[in-house]
Amino acid sequence: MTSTDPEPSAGRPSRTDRRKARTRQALIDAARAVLAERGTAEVSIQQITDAADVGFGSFYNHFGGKDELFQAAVADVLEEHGRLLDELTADLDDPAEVFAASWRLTGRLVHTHPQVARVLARLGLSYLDSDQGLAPRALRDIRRAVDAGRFRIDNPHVALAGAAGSLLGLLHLWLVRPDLIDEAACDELAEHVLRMFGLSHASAREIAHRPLPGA
Amino acid sequence: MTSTDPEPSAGRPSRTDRRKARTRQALIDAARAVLAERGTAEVSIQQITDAADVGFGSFYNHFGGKDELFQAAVADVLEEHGRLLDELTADLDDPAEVFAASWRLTGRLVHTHPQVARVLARLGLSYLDSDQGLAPRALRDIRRAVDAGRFRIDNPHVALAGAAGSLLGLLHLWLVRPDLIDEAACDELAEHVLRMFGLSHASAREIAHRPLPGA
DNA sequence: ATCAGAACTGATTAGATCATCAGTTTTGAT
DNA sequence: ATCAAAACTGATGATCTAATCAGTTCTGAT
Repeated sequence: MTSTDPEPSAGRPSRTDRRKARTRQALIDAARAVLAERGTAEVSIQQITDAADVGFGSFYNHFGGKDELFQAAVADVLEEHGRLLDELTADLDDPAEVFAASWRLTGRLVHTHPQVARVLARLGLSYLDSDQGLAPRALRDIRRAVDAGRFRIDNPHVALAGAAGSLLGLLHLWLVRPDLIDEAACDELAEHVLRMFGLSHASAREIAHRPLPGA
Repeated sequence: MTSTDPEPSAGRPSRTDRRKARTRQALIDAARAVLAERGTAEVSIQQITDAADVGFGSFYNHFGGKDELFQAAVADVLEEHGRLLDELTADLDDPAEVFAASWRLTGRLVHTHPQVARVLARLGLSYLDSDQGLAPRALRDIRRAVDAGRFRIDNPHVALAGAAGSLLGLLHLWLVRPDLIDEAACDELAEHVLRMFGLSHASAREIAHRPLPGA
């Protein structure tokens, strides 16, 4: 009655594999929590394994050292958020709106997932030229909007740097001074970014204030 | 012949004071060099005092710990650059140009002072709401441009977050991928920022391409 | 039920860093 | 020239951290 495992020998991931994956994910989750609140150097591996409720020695079954763990943790955070954005914007037709909605939703992280917001605000700039996570998705969306004739920019990389930088600046300020920023201010900046990308004044305002998917 | 000290007892800073200041500045300079290349945690106090050619124990005559030193070093960097910007833009009449020129000159740091650029790219976001350094000067310039009717924005803080974030994103990308960015791309982004602040398309383009003071 | 392999565990060891402090050098006054 | 105060110096000991490894527990197959 209690045993509901459907894979005795057919399915690939065995119980052992699942246990290993669970331990690894516990460590990554603990690292994500640390990333959100402190710097990576201020925390010992011991503290991480304690927080993950994992034996100290087990750490080295999964990661070569602290750096490797935090790299995996950041990748985990960004990939998770990137997949969410892809899902939420899948139904939008206007590529300019896809970009704007992704931008605004990422700003909303300050309220919906403060931990993710903090990780992003702290380390986001370092991943501007990464080949995984958010940067390649954002570049893809920008290029689509350019190809569709919605954005008018010379260099997608410069555009991304500007848009991503603005967003991270907003996140930083929002986290530090919640009294200065709110959703309206976030949308206002999104509006400015659209304008930066060549949209008309009116069109930028309209798109940046459309209802957000999944809201 | 060789002795040219003009203050035997009249002037305030004695030789002792000057020696102390020199030692302190040597430590700060070493910290600035470290800040530009590595993280603060990856370097021991011993390495810093060696680089500064100062005895290890002397460190504690000036700073309570590593954090205090790096705080002073960052303040030193930002204050120096802020003063330089104030000097260079003192003769400009249009407050929008003052802001644009400061923004572009700070981007140029990648070539003129790569070390400062690296410090800024790494830590700039953390100083968005500082009451000294660059943030208060930038806010001052933004407010002046608003008062003069040149900028049209609702919230100076949001505007600063956007403009500063864009700049730091550009700096980051420029430092990591020098092949993607150049002075022209920098000016292009400055143009977009001006547009973000409410300037007309043509006016933004013109101002962002004026010759820079001190060039 | 028994067994071999895989993953987990935490006490131990080796290495590094920090703050202290007793002694030395420099400075400015007599 | 001599002296007291201030700044500098680096060896020392206490503290902390990372990585190892011998032993234990869990898993899947016979």
